[in-house]
Amino acid sequence: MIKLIIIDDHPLVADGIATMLKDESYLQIVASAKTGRQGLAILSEYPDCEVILLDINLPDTDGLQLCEQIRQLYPNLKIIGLTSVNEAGIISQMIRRGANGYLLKDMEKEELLHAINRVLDGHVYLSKGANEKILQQLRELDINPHQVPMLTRREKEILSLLDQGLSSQEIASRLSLSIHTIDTHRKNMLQKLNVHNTPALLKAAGKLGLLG
Amino acid sequence: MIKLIIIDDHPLVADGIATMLKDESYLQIVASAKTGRQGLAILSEYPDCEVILLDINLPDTDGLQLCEQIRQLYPNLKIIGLTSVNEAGIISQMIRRGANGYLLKDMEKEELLHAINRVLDGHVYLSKGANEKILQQLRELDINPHQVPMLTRREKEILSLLDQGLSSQEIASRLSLSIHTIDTHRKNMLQKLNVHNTPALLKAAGKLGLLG
DNA sequence: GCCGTTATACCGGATTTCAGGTATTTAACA
DNA sequence: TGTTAAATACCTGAAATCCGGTATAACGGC
Repeated sequence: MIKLIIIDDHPLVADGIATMLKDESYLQIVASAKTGRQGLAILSEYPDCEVILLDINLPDTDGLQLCEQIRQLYPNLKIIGLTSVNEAGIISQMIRRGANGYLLKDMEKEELLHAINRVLDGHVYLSKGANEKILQQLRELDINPHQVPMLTRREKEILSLLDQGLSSQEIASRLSLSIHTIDTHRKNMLQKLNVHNTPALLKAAGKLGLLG
Repeated sequence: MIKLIIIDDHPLVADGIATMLKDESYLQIVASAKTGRQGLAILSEYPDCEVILLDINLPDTDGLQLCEQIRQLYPNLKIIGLTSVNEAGIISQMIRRGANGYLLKDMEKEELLHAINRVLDGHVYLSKGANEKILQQLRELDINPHQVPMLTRREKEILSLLDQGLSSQEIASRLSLSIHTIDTHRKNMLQKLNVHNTPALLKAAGKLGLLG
């Protein structure tokens, strides 16, 4: 008997998944939570749980952070992320943060069962079509799929401030740095993401999941 | 007996709503569709349908456009939008395009029933908390809630090109206009939305639903 | 026919960004 | 301990944006 936990704030989704799985006698949903906090509490109650279905768009916590947190606390737990959007950025971020799989909420019963079995066997399961979607988005940005550009900590920090509408000068003041430094970082990011102005930089970064 | 139609690509959601309504004898779900195309077909089959629950994040069509289209075809039909995100832009756009109501997918049964009754009575029903969320977002942008700035057709066109990462010069070439004209439009938009650079303009416009 | 709005175009000047560099210090790491 | 990556800072010059104007033709509504 394999124990499952669902963390999703939408009762519709939680109920729907329960319905999908009720005929599978080898699977058992032991508990479900509506918030990140609640989810962590439940996890500690069921240490023998093997699979968790984790909604990424949670109300209280950032689902991606929560994913990372759970991975650290329970290294052997299989985490399957649930989202309603199919975007390269979110998918790659989730895998990077320790998820074993990724499902869109419009999945069919068969796909859900298949995903659970795959991750239990140690594979990474990506939602039907997710692979193609990722590659297509990377192509649109003219980026080599084999080396998605990584931004450094400082670059991300500056990117986020740019995203808040600040100018180089304002960021420099905020971080007590020279404006030259900010400009250099911005320039490097433009080059990494292959764009030529700040709006395009922010948009591309968003798509790749380098923001937020 | 009031007839309902559901357009939502997530079987979970469609099933969940059906479950919520199954005890209400005065409501009847006559059909459901998974795509925009399919939805229009079904609507033409049931001209006496009174309420439609419409997912905004559809796979094939833009849900907002579809909403507008349905409103034109069936002026008396009550349209309730369904989304999983609670953002001022999307909400205001939906209402602008003819929706009678707006529900988050994490609603409870009571809220769903209440919303249906309200729109049948001719009211506009906004999801619990949607109002506060809208006002808060407008406050963040320092915009008077009583006069959300409208952009002209031309301004929107230029905004969309800016969003694609084009410079003023590139837009001018694309539209066969003087760069001065583009700059003037951009300047006017900056003023209308109360921001001081293009990234912030794009972000604010996105939040207000003036983009896309 | 008048009036407001939209779209168009231009000016000047200050500021910022963009695109090439170079260079030093710090941190990580094998 | 050497090597690499990251973070810092500066230079120059071209290009673009931002901000204050003004102005005119076109269009629509009342």
